[in-house]
Amino acid sequence: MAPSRPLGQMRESRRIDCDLCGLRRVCFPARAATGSRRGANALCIRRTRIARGNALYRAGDRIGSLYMVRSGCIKEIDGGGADRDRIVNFRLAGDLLTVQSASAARSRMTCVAVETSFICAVPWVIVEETCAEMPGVIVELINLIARAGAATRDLLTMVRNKGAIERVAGFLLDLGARLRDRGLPGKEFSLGMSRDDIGNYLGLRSETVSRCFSDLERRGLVGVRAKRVRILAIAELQRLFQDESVC
Amino acid sequence: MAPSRPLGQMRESRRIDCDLCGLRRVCFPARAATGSRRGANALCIRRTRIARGNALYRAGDRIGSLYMVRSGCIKEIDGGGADRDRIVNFRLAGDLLTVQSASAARSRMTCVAVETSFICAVPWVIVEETCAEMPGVIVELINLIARAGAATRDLLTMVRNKGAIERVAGFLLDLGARLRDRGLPGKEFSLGMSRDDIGNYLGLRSETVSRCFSDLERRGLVGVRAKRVRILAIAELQRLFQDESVC
DNA sequence: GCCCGGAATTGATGTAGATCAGTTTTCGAT
DNA sequence: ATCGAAAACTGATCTACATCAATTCCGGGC
Repeated sequence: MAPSRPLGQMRESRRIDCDLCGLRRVCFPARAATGSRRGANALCIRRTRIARGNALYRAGDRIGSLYMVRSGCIKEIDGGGADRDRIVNFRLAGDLLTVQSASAARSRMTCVAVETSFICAVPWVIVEETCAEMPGVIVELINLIARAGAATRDLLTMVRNKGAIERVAGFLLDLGARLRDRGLPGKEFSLGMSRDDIGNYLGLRSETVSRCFSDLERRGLVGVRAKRVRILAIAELQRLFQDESVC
Repeated sequence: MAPSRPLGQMRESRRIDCDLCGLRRVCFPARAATGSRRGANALCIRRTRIARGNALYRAGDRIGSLYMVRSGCIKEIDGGGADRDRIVNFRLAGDLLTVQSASAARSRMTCVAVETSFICAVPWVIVEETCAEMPGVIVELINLIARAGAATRDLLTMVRNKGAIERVAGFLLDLGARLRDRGLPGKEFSLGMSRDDIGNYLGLRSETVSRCFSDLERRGLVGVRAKRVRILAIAELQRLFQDESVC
């Protein structure tokens, strides 16, 4: 911490050099910066630290940037974060936060760090500029946004069609696969979020999530001790998840 | 029907002139065409007729275009259209069909006409070209896609948080508002889709949808006779919908 | 180590909506 | 108008999950 920086600051934001970033290849902001007129130096990109429990932005805030998770985990809540509001996504390193509009409009979502996280931001004006200069970038960006849409549809399908245990199985499988994609162990990981958060996300009460964990453990499909999860029988878990408990 | 056209054809597709189209102002394809190098004549845009019950495309088909509903109603089903698959959207005139990728990738969705509909298509290559020539168009396109994402999140919220009667109330309010936006009567309209389709969309069984309609009628909030719906007390209906039946 | 508070688990009970079954309405074909 | 099949409605029961209510567990501070 530089001594010149004010103390007690909840967020710190600094300019970064994408060329030195390990996520360079999967990161849209890095590519946008590389193509930008301002050069690969990417002075327009800022990286922000968000401590556990704090918000990157809240419903109603004006946001004029595209955001990407550099590390950690962010929960996106549709609404101001009241009890009745619901989590629509857990974003991990490399994920774009939900694109709500390509301009400095007010956010409908609140983004809270589940664990201490770093976020990169690219202002929309830079994105536009980049797309104009590199025609291929627009396709990539639209594909990224479309993929995020598919994730929401998957969650919708899960919530509408599946019973409690299938949802919890699906949640663990999804999280494991995504961690694996990021080079982390996908069969043994720790849940940053509470049972309440998981229930909120899956449309279940935390008690039901607990019961499902216990049940999955009893069946020998996973090992769960507090936040620590181990997937023991991935094939069985997948079979359970596929089960068409169509209401 | 031109006599030279083969008979028994399920879809007919013809080139159209966007300059003559009444939806010109709200229509993204029209704007894309106007900006395109190929000129306002929009020879690249094709309009297709889909008869009730037929599909524009099915899961697995390669689609290389952006689609917009010119008239009618299209149900978008996530999956191949099997019983277990679920409707994620009813698209009306002026709506874009879900953007799944900005390239000729295979579709995950099946799009079926609820009533005879006309669809306009713009190939992605034209969209790209247009964005390169008119920098502002990319912003509009991303905004349209983001708005579609918000609609899916709304449905997700409804399905996770609300009871059966709130969902049905929300469905009627949403449909009415969208028809109103299109210059049609928003308080008295006819449901193109079956109770089964509505239940599938809302995550309820058709019997429950029926019971909710009857209940809303008994309470004097709407009049329902078969496919015909009349909204009688919109404020009350909205109050009911807002009710936080948070599970 | 010990204590404390919040999170997680487990159990008992209640209820919304699914499921099954039967009746009525609607609508297209003749 | 008449008929027949499919869709819509209504009623009776069943069940998965919510809700309420105790414990028990875990992690941080001393």
